[in-house]
Amino acid sequence: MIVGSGHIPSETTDRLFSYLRPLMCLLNRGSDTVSSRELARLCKVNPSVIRRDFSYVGNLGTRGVGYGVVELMENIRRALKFDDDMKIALVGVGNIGRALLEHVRFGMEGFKIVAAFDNNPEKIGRTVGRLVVEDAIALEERIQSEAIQLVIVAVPEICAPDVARRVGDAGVNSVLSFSPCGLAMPDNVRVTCVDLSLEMARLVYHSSSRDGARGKDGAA
Amino acid sequence: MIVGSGHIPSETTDRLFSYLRPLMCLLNRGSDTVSSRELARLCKVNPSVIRRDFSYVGNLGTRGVGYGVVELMENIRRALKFDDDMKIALVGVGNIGRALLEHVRFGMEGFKIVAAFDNNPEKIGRTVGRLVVEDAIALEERIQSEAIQLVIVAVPEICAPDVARRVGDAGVNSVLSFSPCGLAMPDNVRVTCVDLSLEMARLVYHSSSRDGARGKDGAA
DNA sequence: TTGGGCTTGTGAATGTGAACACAATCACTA
DNA sequence: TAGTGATTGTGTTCACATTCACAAGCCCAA
Repeated sequence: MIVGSGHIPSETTDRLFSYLRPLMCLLNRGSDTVSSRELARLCKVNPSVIRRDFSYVGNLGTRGVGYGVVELMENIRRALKFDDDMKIALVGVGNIGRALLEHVRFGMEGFKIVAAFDNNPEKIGRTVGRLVVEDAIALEERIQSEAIQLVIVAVPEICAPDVARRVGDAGVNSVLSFSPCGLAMPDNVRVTCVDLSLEMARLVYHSSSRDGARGKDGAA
Repeated sequence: MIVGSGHIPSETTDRLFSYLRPLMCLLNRGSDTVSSRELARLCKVNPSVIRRDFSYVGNLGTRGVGYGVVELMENIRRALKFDDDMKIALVGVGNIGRALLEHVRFGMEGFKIVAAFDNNPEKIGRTVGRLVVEDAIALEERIQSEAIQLVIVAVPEICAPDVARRVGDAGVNSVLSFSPCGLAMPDNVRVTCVDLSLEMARLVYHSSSRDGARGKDGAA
């Protein structure tokens, strides 16, 4: 096994995430083992890719049989550091914020949104998903009392830099922003921007012109 | 220039999308030219990557000066086939659907959401973004009258396969689904699934552990 | 216990993209 | 017109990722 080398390629980690849901489905369906061939069909990748990816997270399979689903999921979650559950706060309970609170299934992701904030009096105090929306005034205080490690910013574009600055000053160094940045984001915090328009354009481009070419090994 | 070869690498097309917004910002700021160095700093990539990417979409730059912003955007949009504006319908006006209708800025993406459907009587007839929500019963008929080419499905997971089947039967062969598929999606339509939980997990993983290493050329 | 059928794990080959370095080219000035 | 400084465009090299192909190993049945 190659696992001892310690370094997992970035393409592999990206794929490891996408293996988790099919594995969960297989588990619910009662399968206790899965072959690289079967999982490859579900994930639309080459079986040898799967075998090599798994070789990075540990020696898990049984020749002639396949991989144990439970063991596999545990190893993937460990490789993706799902065990240390990161605490996350959300600022801005608009459409995107609500979508995250209501749609994202916890327990499978390795992180928890533990607080949600908004500055709209009509939203403060209401329950969305499993959380009660709090007043954004308390942001700094709550970041420290909850030991927040990452903040998701889903506020109108004009407010984003200000929120990011406040978050950075409160000691958080990672921000995930759904407002197109490029403008004056502060330096004391590492901002990852998600441009919804851009992502949609990419998806549309890929879903309208795509070729499902696969190699020999995957010609199932 | 390499443009004659006709083939643009997939990594390049993915990046081309992300150049558009910074370019738009530069245009609004009054810049008429931009150097690979400057754009690289905005996009956090290596300048030589940018120059090579641009060499695929045509010979656009001027040595000693940089790239013309307007000309550049036109060439990128042409390479990404933004000109033929694809017509898109949305099914399901929940949180995700609303976020798409209200957030995504049209005119920059190369596609248009021209119709939105839901089966909830309270939502039918209401205006979201720029569209009036229509009754999902009319889906097939409207797909044909509007010549829809792609359908975005943002309905509860349980309804997704049924909607996908109806869409496929109505003659659309591309579906973008925000419901985790894996289940019984029909064969007569090409489904691209977006698993919000998975994407969030990926983003959190990357935004919490990332190294901003860059080569010599980018040491601006 | 032997053999047959499967599946993994991985060396080697192939394919692909990024980084570098530099010649070619442009604008501008004197 | 020649010189200077800046920036592009790309040949080359390097690093990485994918695919192939097959030996090693497991299960099961006879």
